[in-house]
Amino acid sequence: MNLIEELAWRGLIQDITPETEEQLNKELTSGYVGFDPTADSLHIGNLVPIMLLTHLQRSGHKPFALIGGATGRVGDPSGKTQERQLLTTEIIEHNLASQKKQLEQFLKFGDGPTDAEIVNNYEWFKKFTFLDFIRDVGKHITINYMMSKDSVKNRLESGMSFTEFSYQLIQGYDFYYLNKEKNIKLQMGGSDQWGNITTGIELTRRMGGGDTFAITAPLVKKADGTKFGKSEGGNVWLDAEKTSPYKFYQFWLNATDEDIENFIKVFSLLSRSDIEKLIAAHVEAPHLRLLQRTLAEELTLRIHGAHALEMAIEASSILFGNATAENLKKLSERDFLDVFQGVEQVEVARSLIEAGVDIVEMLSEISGFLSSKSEARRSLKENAISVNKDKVGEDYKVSASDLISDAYILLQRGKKKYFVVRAV
RNA sequence: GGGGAGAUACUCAAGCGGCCAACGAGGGCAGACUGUAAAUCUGCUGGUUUCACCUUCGCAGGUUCGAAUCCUGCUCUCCCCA
Repeated sequence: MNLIEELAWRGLIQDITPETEEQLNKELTSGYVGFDPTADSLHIGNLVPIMLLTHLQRSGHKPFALIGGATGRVGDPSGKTQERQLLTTEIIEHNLASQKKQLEQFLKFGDGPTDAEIVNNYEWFKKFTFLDFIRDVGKHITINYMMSKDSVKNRLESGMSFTEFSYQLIQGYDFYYLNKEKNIKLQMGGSDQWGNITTGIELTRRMGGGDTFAITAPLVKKADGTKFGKSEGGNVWLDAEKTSPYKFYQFWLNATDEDIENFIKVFSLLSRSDIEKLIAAHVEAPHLRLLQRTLAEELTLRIHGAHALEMAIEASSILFGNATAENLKKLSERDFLDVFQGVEQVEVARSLIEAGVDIVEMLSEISGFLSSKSEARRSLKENAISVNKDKVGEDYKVSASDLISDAYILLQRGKKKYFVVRAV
């Protein structure tokens, strides 16, 4: 199966330029994807373009990840309804450095012909003067052409700065430059990048460069129409500091049946036949949630490593299995900490707990787990609160006998929301 | 510049002198059922010292025993005419 066939069955092709497949079959082709330094970590939405690069490399071509030191200074208007706030140079530099480190873990780097490289477009833009740019580059593309792009058209009513209007030209020049200097012939990205990419192709052609090609992937969608990649806490990040491995694992495990088939095709590196077998098995016995488990394990392993995965699984089985207070109390302090590293924690004076604390106080003012006493009472009335996995009522008092490993108390609201109190 | 309409809790949206912490819908949270899924049903969704009290209906004043509801001024939004 060649790259195009592979991407197609995974549902990763939205648009593709003519003869791209012929080009890929003809020779080892270099391709790139650009990353915008808008945050100091990539999130799971960025995983899609990363997968494009991964598949490119696996099918015997050479991937480049471009980090947008220059484009990040301008701001991509694609998909935005309002002018964007400019980021400071320091923030951009910080974000670039963090993203670069993350990108390095997904691809194979080295000196081989298909080994990945990272480039930063600030390198070739920092010495480019404004006059030179509008003479040498701007002359080749008409305003009319630029205005026909959706990213511009959608903003004609509400307004758009010259800065953002210029964006497509900057990104377009990247393609020209990379084609000329690195013999890169393919640009990939999310479907929102189609306009920018085609500007690049057009520019390269008019500036006398070689033939260039493009593939874009559709936006990942959820069946219920809500945005993919958000959990209660906001974005799901690849940085363990921002989204713990446990939460990351749980995110995938909680995918609905409707979505998971699509997700596993997009994000898993398993072969088509393996995935098809898994899907068939899942349809047979959906309650085993085989697809969710497989994908959650694969991705947690790839991004956070074996130890983090083990802990995420263990934490999950303790929190969602039929663990009881007894099971919990058997955990060593170390295991307890490992298991609950991703769960919010707060320190509470030991003397307070030894004296006995009203559950309402504990949930609200003392721990900050719930935002008010009213909310705490409400939850207790709803039978939603557990202490160390045992349901408790409004008159419960937390005392020293609730301490696990003589130090911890596990508070819980509902099935999925946990909070750890540590006695000090 | 002239005329008109409106600003209510996370969002939409009722209410037009006391029965209003404020109908309803969506969203969110929780319970039941399940498979840590979906659908469905149920409850909750300002705060507190919780059978009561306090703060909230654009902002600031006023009328009244009593106002989200009436009056005055201000701010903002939308529509129509020039």
